[in-house]
Amino acid sequence: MSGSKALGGARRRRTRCRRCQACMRTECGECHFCKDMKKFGGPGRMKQSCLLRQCTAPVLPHTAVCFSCGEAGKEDTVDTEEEKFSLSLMECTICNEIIHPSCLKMGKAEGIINDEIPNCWECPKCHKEGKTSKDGGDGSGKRRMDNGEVGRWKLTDDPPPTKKKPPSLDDGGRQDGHKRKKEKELPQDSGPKKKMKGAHEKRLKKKQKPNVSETAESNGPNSSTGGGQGSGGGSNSTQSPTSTASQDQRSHHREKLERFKRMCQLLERVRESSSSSSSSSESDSESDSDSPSGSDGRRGSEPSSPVPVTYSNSARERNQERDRERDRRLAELGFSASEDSEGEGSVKEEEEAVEEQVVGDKPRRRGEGPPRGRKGLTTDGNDEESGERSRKSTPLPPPSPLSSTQPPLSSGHGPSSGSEGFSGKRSNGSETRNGRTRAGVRDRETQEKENANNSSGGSVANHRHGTGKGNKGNKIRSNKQTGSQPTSRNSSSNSSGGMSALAASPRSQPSRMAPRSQMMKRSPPAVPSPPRPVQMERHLVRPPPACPEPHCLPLDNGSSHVMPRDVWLHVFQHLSQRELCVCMRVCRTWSRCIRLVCLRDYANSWPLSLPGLLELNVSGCPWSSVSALCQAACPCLRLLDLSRVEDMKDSHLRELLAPPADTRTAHGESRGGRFQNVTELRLAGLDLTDVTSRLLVRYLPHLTKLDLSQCGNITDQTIHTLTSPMSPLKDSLIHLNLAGCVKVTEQCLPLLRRCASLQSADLRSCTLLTPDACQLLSFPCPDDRVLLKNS
DNA sequence: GTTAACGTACAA
DNA sequence: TTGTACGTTAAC
Repeated sequence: MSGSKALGGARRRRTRCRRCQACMRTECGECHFCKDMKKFGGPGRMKQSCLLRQCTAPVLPHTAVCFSCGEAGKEDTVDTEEEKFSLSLMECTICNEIIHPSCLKMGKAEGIINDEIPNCWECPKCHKEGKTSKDGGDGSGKRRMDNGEVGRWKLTDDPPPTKKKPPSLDDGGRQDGHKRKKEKELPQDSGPKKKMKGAHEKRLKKKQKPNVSETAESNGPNSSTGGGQGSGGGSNSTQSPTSTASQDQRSHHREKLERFKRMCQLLERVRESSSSSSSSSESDSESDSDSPSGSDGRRGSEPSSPVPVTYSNSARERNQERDRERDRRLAELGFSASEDSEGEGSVKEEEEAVEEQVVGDKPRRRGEGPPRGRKGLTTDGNDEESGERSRKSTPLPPPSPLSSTQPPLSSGHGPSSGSEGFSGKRSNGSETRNGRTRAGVRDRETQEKENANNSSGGSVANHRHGTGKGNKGNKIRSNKQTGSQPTSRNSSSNSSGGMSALAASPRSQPSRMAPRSQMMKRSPPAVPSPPRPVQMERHLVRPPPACPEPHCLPLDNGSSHVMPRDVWLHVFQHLSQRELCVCMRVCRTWSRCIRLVCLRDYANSWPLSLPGLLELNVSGCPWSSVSALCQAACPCLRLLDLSRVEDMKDSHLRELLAPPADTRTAHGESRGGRFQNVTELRLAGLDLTDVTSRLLVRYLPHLTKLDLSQCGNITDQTIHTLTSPMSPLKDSLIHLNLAGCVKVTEQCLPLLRRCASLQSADLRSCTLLTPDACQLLSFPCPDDRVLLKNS
């Protein structure tokens, strides 16, 4: 294919970047694609990559060369951003031409760089001709998530090559495969309608492509722009057919981009949530380069200069206000508008603005805010940072993974609307994907599709819907979609993505699942795209019921199981996530039970809003995951188990317990913390210091049970703080576990006497205490307290 | 030549 | 509309 259409118009299949987190991952072995792989004992028919390994920054194949000069990318030979850009291969999402910006006679100034995807832009020519992704609106309608749940970002729309290879041995071996082949081959021409249709489509595609390439040729990359092809058709008034084809292609591309962007957003969210704490250490290879000043860095290299920007007058009214807000925020941050903005809020807004902008001399990046100078041509990992920053600055509530299951929560989130916006725009067009045409009914269809895709498909795919295209669509839809999306999404997520819901969370998945990938940096996802659950597993995880869980588990025969709920919970706590997932299928009761248990291992997939949650156990989880709780709302939480949370420090605990900034008083923080109603806190095995005790006194005034066992850095100071006259805990504490606190001395014993309600104190393994003291001391009655005193 | 997996057709 | 199958491409 590359051969025939290699000229510009040919779309090249992108390949893994091999650097993003997703690429660096190993196959999960659990997703249905993994299960299909031969290595995991599957038939190997699906030939899809692991859901957790969806590359977030697919790159051009190594064989890609400049349409004009025939050479590969040479960005490595220069140092400056500008030069790198000029010598790198850029693929136009509209005409598909791959070219060195420096080979464009037309000047690269008006190219629109797509930050989300490496080496991706809308070439100057296409842009000049008005072939922005916006107009692409069409084909979108038809797009559907390839591969079902996993919407992949694929650039190749090329029709399958004409010649078909004989079935591979493997395939041949499989009857199914045979079947399929036979069906296809035989009926190709005379087969059922569908097949006919398919064939027809293929033919159309073939035809189109040639045209496209021809156009391109005619225009000639050298002709100054190279951009010609797809757009070329459009540019020529005589080429209506071609233009249609090109539009289709464009739209298709856009769809892909959108998907990709969405995915990026999702991932970013996930990462954001997970990285909300300082501890999040992961950084992609790309992100590594990012410095706290990611965006800054870019700016540094390329000072943003406010550039006159031309905005399209399109449907912005709706979002005007938000745009203004965004601009204002950017201004506050000292940005004219740029990638940073992307990281922020709503992708839609930004995208819209971006679309029509014409940045002075340099190519603009898609998704950049309205007035912004061009920033570094390359996208560095900064995005992550900027993304976070933006988040912070953005009032948007963090999407909650659960939100998907909870319409109210998820409803109307910018993200969702944003993504849809995309489709909306595209929907304008009446194109189809793969040659299938659909009536212009698009808008709605497109939206629905997108929604559906987002929700069900997947997770990853969703991520990919990003800013890029979304820009366009955004305008159109926000509200509508917002409304509708939740529904479809919810349903899908519910039915197919339990875990995904969790994963999605931070809608950060926001979903916060995998740490953001490098890609993300490229396009700091703007505001959170609608939280799209990553379809990792099909276990539905709904928020716990508001009503208290029954103490016993009811059996079918009406009786209660001999094991009380607490025992079950305890058992579940010792199961792996996979096991929990299996158990959740057993029955609703177990499912409810398990929901109260921390689903370990799914980093970045914590539920953010659990209004009815009473107990939460995240013991042993990495702080990068637990940090998601910093955005959680669990007003009913009574028990919080943070034992042995990896990498958890005092600062993290503060971050976790401190109330949200907006609830703080003028003097600082409000008295009650985020988990102020917690009565039992387990901090066993954490690397905490005495600073923690002050946090507890301050933010957890109702603690009755406190487990500080195995906290080796705790000293008498902690006991002093907890039992000080100013501490509300001196009256509330009933059980205190200091076992293994090797720095605690006997001097703490008299301090414990200050606790009027203290009934037991576990001081075992406190090596500085006398043997007598190092026992489980209980105080069922005042007399026992004396015991402690004596010991 | 082998493996991974992208992109799309098409069955369900 | 969703999920599966598979031709084909890209990397090794």
